[in-house]
Amino acid sequence: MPVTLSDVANRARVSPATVSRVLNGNYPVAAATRERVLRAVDELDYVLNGPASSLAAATSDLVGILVNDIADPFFGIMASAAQSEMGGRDGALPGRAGGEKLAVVCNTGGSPARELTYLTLLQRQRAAAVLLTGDAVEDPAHGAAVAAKLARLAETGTRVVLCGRPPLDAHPDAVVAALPFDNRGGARALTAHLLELGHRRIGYVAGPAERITTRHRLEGHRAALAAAGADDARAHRRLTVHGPYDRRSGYEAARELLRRDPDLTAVVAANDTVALGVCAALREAGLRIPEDVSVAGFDDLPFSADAVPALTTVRLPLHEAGARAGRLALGTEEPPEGRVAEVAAELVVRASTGAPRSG
Amino acid sequence: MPVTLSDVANRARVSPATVSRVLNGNYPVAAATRERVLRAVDELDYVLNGPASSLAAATSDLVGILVNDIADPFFGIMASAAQSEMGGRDGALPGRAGGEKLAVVCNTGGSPARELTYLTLLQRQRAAAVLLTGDAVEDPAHGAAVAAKLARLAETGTRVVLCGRPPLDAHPDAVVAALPFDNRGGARALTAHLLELGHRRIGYVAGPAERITTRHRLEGHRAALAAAGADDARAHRRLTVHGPYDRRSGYEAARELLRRDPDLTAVVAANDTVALGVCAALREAGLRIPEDVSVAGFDDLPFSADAVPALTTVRLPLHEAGARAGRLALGTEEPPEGRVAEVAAELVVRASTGAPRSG
DNA sequence: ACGTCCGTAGAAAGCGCTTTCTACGCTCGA
DNA sequence: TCGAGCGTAGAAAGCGCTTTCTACGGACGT
Repeated sequence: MPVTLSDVANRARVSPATVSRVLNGNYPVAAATRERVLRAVDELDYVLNGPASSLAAATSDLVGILVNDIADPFFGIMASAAQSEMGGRDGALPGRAGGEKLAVVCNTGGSPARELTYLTLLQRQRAAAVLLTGDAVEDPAHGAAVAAKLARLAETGTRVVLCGRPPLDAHPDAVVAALPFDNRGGARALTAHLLELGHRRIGYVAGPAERITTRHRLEGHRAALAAAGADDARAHRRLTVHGPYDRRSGYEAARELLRRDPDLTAVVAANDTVALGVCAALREAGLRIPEDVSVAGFDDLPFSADAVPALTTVRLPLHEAGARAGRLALGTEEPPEGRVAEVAAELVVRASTGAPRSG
Repeated sequence: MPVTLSDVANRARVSPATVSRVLNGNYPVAAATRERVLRAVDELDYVLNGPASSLAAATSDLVGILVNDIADPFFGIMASAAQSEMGGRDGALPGRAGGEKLAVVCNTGGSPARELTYLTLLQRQRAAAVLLTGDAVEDPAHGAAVAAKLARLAETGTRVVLCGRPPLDAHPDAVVAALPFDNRGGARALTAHLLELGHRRIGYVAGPAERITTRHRLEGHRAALAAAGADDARAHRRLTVHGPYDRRSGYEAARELLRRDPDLTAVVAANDTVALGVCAALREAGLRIPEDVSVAGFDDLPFSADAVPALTTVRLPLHEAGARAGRLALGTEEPPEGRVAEVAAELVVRASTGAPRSG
């Protein structure tokens, strides 16, 4: 019932081999023959059988993009940028001539187990490339498992790229390239900005405790405090609250921080979304931003500029990084020296931070 | 080099057929044998060859979710809900026993051509199901092309589900189920709310002109106006501006509307994101919300409740709809009567709308 | 005790492609 | 004029799995 290569071959009065070659465009075929084949393809409305093709060729045009939360624009922006590097020009080719890839995003929900599941599924499909984005869990066992999995993928020809995620401990060379974000530097600049304004009691709403990004941003924060001679471990612990990367977490954390220290003058949030929750809680407590309390986020997502007040944050060039990661995954761009290229983070000062009251 | 089914079979001292049966779990295998096979799988770290498996079985466990804009939470929420219905329990199975699907999201960027490309790619992969989400372009040619493509997919066993998109004109039975949103009703309720408050000069920032959702929301809007005897075609045209679904579009449209009618007392936006842009422009023009101008959005995305002021909008149960669509795609849930089930939209009144000044 | 079934496992035929390897003209250079 | 060499196309051997169809025992009924 379904149209096969041979059907096309028969109609074009050539051998299946020739049809295959026309479709894949990697072997000289006389123009007239090609024409004939293409017409037959068209007339029969033939669509290549992907599994058969992948089986015979031992590769596929599937590219997996793993994200922690597809509903979070942080990932959406990277994924979309990466994907647009791959989709190729508009228009559906019948063969896989154009280097077209089926770029496909997989939502792990931040679960290590699901991450592994997806990697296995992609391995099963003989994916051409895998792109892991964003934060990683800092669990040695899981880290090792992921690294091992990626190593096996690499062995069988899958190109592995890391975007916004630090290089692997275990099999660093399984990866084509890693583009980690400078979370430490960004966080440090952000807190330094607050310190300069005169803030000393700075609450910190950190991300999930076991995540590597959380740790890096926290380290940057503390580094800034230390540089200002303000890094008191006890106070630090008291003014740090952990939670997931969502609005609600920010809301609750802010209430908690207010409870612990009603006199804090600034709150730094794990990211912009969390910062919005923080703002909501502060406002509800009758505090003005930034007159009573300054608030800062991280990532500089599109909505941050529109928030009221506009959010001071740290810009991560998500689009650029995603696009580059996409090219790296495709092999369109040369990997950086040493396979690692840190992505710079840039402080963006807006209206949500100002000098403290008693400042 | 790579481990194959036969390797596992050899090691377990059974035939390849038996290994396959253990992995697929659809044929009785004695417990002891199964055990032996599973151990061999484990020891060899075997991963099924997806293409080979799909080729032989003539189906795959790939499920495609098409979205217009992956960086927009509107789609992210639906996709994530759908995907979580499919991923199955955590943990990677070596076979495809658990009915695990590789749910995968494809970003069309709203381009009809890319939509078709992805459908072809999924057809090529013999996808088990395809889920189209969100708005569709209202171009007869493209609509027909998509419908034809979906019909072919359906013929070869792919389950097609529409979520937030109206049923097909052309091959309505190619689709397992369609879950269109009640955009008309929602828009109508929203505008009715504004009219009740006393507004008469209501600006409308519509979505892209050629999209079906745009038309439906606009129709609801006009229906409400008509019901209040306020549907003047000339005024309507003057107070309606089209633009893409993004923040910037709202910003610019609001400035344009203000230029056209400095005395308008309310603005309805295509969706919440656009509404935020509208708010920014109004604020910049020195207008207070809602004292000077009321603003309303659509969709009720998570950030809308946190906006300042909190956004009056129309809630679409994106998560529920996405999850249901996911189940429908999997065949876990019975399709609704007539294959179409409209998803209700609910007016959510918050702080961004109030009585007009002169009201 | 013999024939029947049921439960379980193996043999083998593909699934629809890709890709060597081979073969067929031609055109050229000598 | 003949052989080398190039450009082009076909034959056929798989790729690694699924799935009939067949076969083998042992339990069971009579």
